[in-house]
Amino acid sequence: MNLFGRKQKQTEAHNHIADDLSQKGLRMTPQRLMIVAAVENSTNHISAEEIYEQVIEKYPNVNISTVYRTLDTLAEMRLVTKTDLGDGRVRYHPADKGHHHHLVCRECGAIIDLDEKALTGIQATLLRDYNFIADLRHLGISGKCVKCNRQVVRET
Amino acid sequence: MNLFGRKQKQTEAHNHIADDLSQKGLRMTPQRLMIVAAVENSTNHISAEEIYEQVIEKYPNVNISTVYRTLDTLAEMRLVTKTDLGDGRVRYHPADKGHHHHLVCRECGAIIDLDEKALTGIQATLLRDYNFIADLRHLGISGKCVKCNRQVVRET
DNA sequence: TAAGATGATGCAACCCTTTGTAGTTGCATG
DNA sequence: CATGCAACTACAAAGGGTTGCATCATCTTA
Repeated sequence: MNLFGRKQKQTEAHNHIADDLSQKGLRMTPQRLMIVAAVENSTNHISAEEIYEQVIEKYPNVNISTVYRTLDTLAEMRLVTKTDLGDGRVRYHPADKGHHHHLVCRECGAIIDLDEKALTGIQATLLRDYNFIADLRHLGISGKCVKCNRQVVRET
Repeated sequence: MNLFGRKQKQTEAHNHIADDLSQKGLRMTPQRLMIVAAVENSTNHISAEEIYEQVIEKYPNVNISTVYRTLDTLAEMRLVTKTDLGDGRVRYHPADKGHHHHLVCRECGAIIDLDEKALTGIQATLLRDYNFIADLRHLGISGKCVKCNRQVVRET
C-alpha cells in the first residue's frame, strides 16, 4: 500500500495527495513530491535528515527547512505521523501503514513495537474523565527492558 | 518538602544529596549546589534555561552545559524528573514533589494535569505482556482539549 | 493577460541541547 | 606531602529543529 492506501502507482498517489492539498488551498510542488516519495518508500520510520539526503540527490538545492515544513504540513493533514523516540531526532511514517507505539529502553536503546490497541483503554479514560482527545499514535514510551533489568538485579 | 523529602533546611538537603552523590563516587560542587537549589525552590516545573539564569546571578561563570549535565546526573539518580511537554524545551521537577502527567493541547497549548494513577493500569499491562518497566513519570501526552475540539465542530 | 493575493522556498539566523576536549579540582594512597 | 587518578568544569563546536524574511511561483479575478 502506498501513503494513501488507495492506488499502487506513485503518480496516482501524488495526484491524490495533490487533491488533498489543494482542497486546503495548498500546492503540490516538486519538493513536496520528492519528500512524499521518500516517506512512502521507506520501509520503516525515517528521519528528516534521511529524507533530506534522498531529496537532494535528485534536487540538490532543496533546503532542509522545506523538508521540515512539508513534514509538519503532512502531519497536520494526518498523512504522516511524527514519533519522538527520545533519541534526539523525530521519525516519520506514512499514516496508513498502521499505527503502533514504541517501548524504548533507556539503557540499551532497544525498541519494542507495541500494538496500538494496547493503549485504547487509556484513550477512552482520558476522553471520559478529562474531555481530552489524546493523540497516542506512534507514542514513544521510555523505560527499561527485561534484559537490562536482569543485569541490574545480577549486579546488585 | 524539599527535594529529598526529609529535612526542611537547604543545607541539610544538600548534605543529603552530597551523601547520595558520594555513594556513587560523585561530588557535590558549588555548581551542583546552586542547580539543586534552583530546582528545589521552583514552585512548578522549571526549564534548564531558567535554572541557568538563577545560577549565574550568583556564580556568573557557570556554563549552561554544566547545568544540563548536572540535571542529567540528578535524573539518573531519580532525584529529579525530566518532562518533555513538546514545546521545545524540557522541564525539571523534584522527584519527591509527586508525579503526575500532562495532557498538552496541540491547538491552544493548554496543559491539563493528570494524576499518575490514571496510567498505572497500562504500566501493569506493559510489564505483564511486554516485560517492559515503563517509566511514566511526568509523561506528556499531546492531543486536543474539549474547547478546541468544539471549535472545529462549529466551523465544519 | 495583467495585477494582486497567497502559498512555498531558500537562506540565514537562532533556539535548545549534546558532545569533545583540555584544563582543574578533589580524593586516596603511599 | 607528593603523586596519580577520576570526577568535574568551561569553552567551543556541532546537531537537530524552528523561525523571520525576502523572493519566487502559482492561482484568481477582472
